[in-house]
Amino acid sequence: MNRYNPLEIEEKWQKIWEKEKPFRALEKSKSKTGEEKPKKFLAEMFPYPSGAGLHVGHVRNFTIVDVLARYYSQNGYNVLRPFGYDTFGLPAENYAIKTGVSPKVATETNVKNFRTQLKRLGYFIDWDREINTSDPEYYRWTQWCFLQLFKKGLAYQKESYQWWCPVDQTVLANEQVENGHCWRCGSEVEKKKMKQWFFKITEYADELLDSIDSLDWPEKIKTMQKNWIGRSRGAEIDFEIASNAEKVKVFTTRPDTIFGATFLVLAPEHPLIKSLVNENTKSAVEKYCADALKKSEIERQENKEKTGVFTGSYALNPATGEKIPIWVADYVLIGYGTGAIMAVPAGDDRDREFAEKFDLPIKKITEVPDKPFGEPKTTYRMRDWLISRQRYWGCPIPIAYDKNGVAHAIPESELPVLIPEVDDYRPDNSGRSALSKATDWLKVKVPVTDPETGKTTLEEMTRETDTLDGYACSSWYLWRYASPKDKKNAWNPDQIAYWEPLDVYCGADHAVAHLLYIRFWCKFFADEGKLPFREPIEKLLYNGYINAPDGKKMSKSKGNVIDPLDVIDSGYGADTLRTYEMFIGPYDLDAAWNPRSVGGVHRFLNRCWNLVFQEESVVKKNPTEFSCTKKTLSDSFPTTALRHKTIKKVTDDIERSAFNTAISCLMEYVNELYKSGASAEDLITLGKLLKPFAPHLASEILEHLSADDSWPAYDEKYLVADTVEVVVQVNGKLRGRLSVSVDFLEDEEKLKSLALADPNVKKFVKTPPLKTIFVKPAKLLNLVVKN
RNA sequence: GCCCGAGUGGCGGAAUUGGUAUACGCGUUCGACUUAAAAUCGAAUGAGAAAACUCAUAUGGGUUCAAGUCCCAUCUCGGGCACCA
Repeated sequence: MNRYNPLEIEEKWQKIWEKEKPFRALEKSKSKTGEEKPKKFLAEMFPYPSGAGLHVGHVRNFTIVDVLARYYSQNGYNVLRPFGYDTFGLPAENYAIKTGVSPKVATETNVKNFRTQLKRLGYFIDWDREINTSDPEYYRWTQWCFLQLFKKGLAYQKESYQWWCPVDQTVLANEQVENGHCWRCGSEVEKKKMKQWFFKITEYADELLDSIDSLDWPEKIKTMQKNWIGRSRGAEIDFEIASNAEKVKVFTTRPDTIFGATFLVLAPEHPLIKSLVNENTKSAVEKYCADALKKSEIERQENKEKTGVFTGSYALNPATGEKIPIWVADYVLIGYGTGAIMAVPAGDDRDREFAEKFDLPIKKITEVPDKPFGEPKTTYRMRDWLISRQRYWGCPIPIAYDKNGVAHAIPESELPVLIPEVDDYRPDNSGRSALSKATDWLKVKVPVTDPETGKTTLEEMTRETDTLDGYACSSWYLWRYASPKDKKNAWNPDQIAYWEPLDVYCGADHAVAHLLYIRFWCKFFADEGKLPFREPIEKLLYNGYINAPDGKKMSKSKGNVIDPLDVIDSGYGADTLRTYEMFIGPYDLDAAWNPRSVGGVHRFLNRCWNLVFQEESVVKKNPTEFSCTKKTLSDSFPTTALRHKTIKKVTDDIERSAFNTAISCLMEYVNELYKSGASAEDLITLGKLLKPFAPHLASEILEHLSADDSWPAYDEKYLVADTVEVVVQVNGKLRGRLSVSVDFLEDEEKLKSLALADPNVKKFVKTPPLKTIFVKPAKLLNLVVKN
C-alpha cells in the first residue's frame, strides 16, 4: 500500500458519511434492538457564521464535542449532536448597509460555507437537525417564547436611562457593555433615556444564585455568575425630610452603623431632588445633575475624584434625631438599591473621602441600635435584561400598539411576525430600526376584546419596530434541538423528556450573558410546566482560546490568522488538525499555535498508518506472533499488558476531559509497537482508541482490519505484572530499585531485607532503620534512619 | 482596590489521592539510509560532576518518613468585577 495520504482518505470517508448518515440520533421509539440505549446529548455553543468562515478557535471548540460524541457513540450510547447557527446580528446588517446585499442572502451564503467547511472536518453531526435562528420557522417560536414571558408580566416596558451605542445606534444590555464600550464595535457608550423592553430576570435572581453551587461547571464561571448577580442583604431605612412631609428611602448593608450617619447622598437622577432644592441651590444642583448625565460613563469611571453639591435640605437621622444635610453626588448610582444612601464616613472609605472633601462631619460610631432600623431588604447588582434593539436584522418583537400607545400581543396564531423587506437597512437617528421604513408592514389589525361586552373586534394598530436581542434567540435553541422540525410546538415534550437536559455543553465565551439567560428561561418555562427540569446544562466545558504563534490574539488586522482549511489543504488533512488541537494543551487553557508541533502530530498519525499498512522494511513486526488476520491471542503476547494499560489510560483521560494526555498515551503506545511489533488486536485497539480524534484514518484502519469501532474494554488482570519494581528510598531520597515478585508486595519484612541487601542502599543506612514505610500502590519503600 | 486562577527544561506541557519530578511532543546534537538533500529509522538531551552524588518545580519559611502537590508570607503573570452603599 502507498504512503499515508490524508486528503484521499478523508474525502472517501466524508462521502460515505454523507451517504449513510451514521451520525443520526435514533428516535427513542425507533431503537432497533428493542433494548434501549442510554442517551447522550452534546452540543457546542452554536457559532455566528461570519463571512471569514471557520476559525481554528471554532475547530478546538467543535472537536472537543466531536471527541465526546464519537467516544460515547463507540460506547453504545444513543448520541444527539446537532448543529445550528446564530445568524441574527450586526455583522450581516452592517455588511448589508455597506454593500446592499440583504442580510438574508449574506447569511445563507455564510451558512452554506460553514456547513461545507464543517463537513471537511469529519464531524459527528446529525445534519437532519440543523437549525438557524433567522429562519422564520425558528424565530416564530422565539416570538412565542417572548409572548409567554409577556403574558406573565416578565416581558415589560420601562422608561429609564439605558446604554446607547452611538455607532451601532442601538441600546445594549448591561452584559453587552464592556468597560464602558460596546461589545461589538468598541465605541464608547452613552446613557439615553428611552422606553424599552425588558425581561424580568431579577425575578429569578435568588434561584439563579442559589442553584449555581449544584452545577458541574468550572468554578471560574460559577464565581463570575455569582458576582454578576451580586446579592447583598441589608435594610431600607426611611429618613424624614426636615422641611416637608417627604421621606428619603436609603438602602444599606450596615443598618447597625446608623449612629455614624452624618449626611445623605442622592444619585443625580433621583426624582426627589426637585423638591429638595431652594432658590439658592436650585441652579447649582440642576447644573450638576445635567452635567452628570452628559458625562460619559467612562469619564464617571475614570474620574474617581468625588464631586457633589448640597441640595439645601436636611433630613432627620432616626437614631439620633439630628438634622443631617442631603447632598447629590454621582458616586451614588440610581440603578442600585434606592438610588440614595446614608453616608457613614467613619465606616465607609467613599463616604469618608466625600466628607473630607466637602468638610462634612465625621462621627465615630459609638452606639449600636438595640432594635434594628428599617425593613430588611435584599438587593442585587444584576438588573433586568434589556432586550429591545433598534436594528433591522433581528427577531421582530411580536407586539403592536393601539392608538393610546398600549402594547398588545400579536396572537400566537399570527406568528411568525416576518421581517419586512426594505431597501435601506440603516437605522435612523430617532432611535428606530429600519423596520419603521416598511410602512405597509407597520399597520396590523389585532383582535381586542371589550371587557364589558365581551365582544372581540379587530383594531388597527402599529407594530413594534424594535427587534429582540440576539441572546433571546439563543436562550432556547438547546430545546429546539430535541425536535427541530416540530411545526406545532417550540419543543416537543416527549423529545424533551428523552433528550434533555443537555449532558455536555462546550464553548469559550458568554460566561455571564448567554449562560445566565438560558438558565433564566429554563426556570421560567419549568414554572410554566413546559420543561421538566430547572437547569438546562448538566456539565459545562469552557475551553481556552487559540492564539497566534507569538501568543497574541489572532486578528485580521494583525495578519496572524491561521485558517483551518489552509492547514487541511496544505496536505496535513483534517485528522492532523483535529488531533493537534486536542494535543495542544489542557482544553481549558489558552494555547499558542505552533506550526512545528502540527508536524509532530502528523508524524504520529503517519506512524499509525505505517504500523497497519506498511511493509516490514519500515516497521519491525513481531517475528513470532504478528499477523493482521489473527484475531485470538495468548495472554503471554508481549504487548498484551501494554494494550490493556493504554485502553485504561485513554478511557480515563477522555472521561476527565484530558484529551492532550490521551493522545500522548497513544503516542507512547505506537512508539512501543514500533519497537516490539504489533498483533492484529493491538492495531484494532489503536484504530478504536484513535477514532474520536482522527476518525478518517481510524475508519480506514478498522476497515482494513475488518473490525468495528466499539470501544475496547480492558481487563484489570493484565495490568498487574508478575515482577514489579519497588523503589527504595532512604529518608525520602531515591537510593535503589528492586525487581521483585509481585507476591513479595504482601511481605514488608522480606522487602526490607532485600532493600538492606542492596549495596547502594547499604551505603546510606549506617544504623538500623527506625521505621520503614511501605506504600503499596506506589510500590515504594522508605527507610527512615538516623545517621 | 476586591475576588478568582496560574508560575515546572531551550519551548508547549506531564505528574489524577502528599509517594520514583520533567511523560508525550517540539527543538537541538550524533548516527543509519542516500551521490546529496528531504522524508524515514535509531540514540542522546534539566544543571553541575569522570563518577558516586549534589542541586533544581517563581522567592522565603513551615508541616511531614516523604511536598510541584498541604499551610503562612512575598513577587510576577493572566482573568473577572470595579464608587453596587
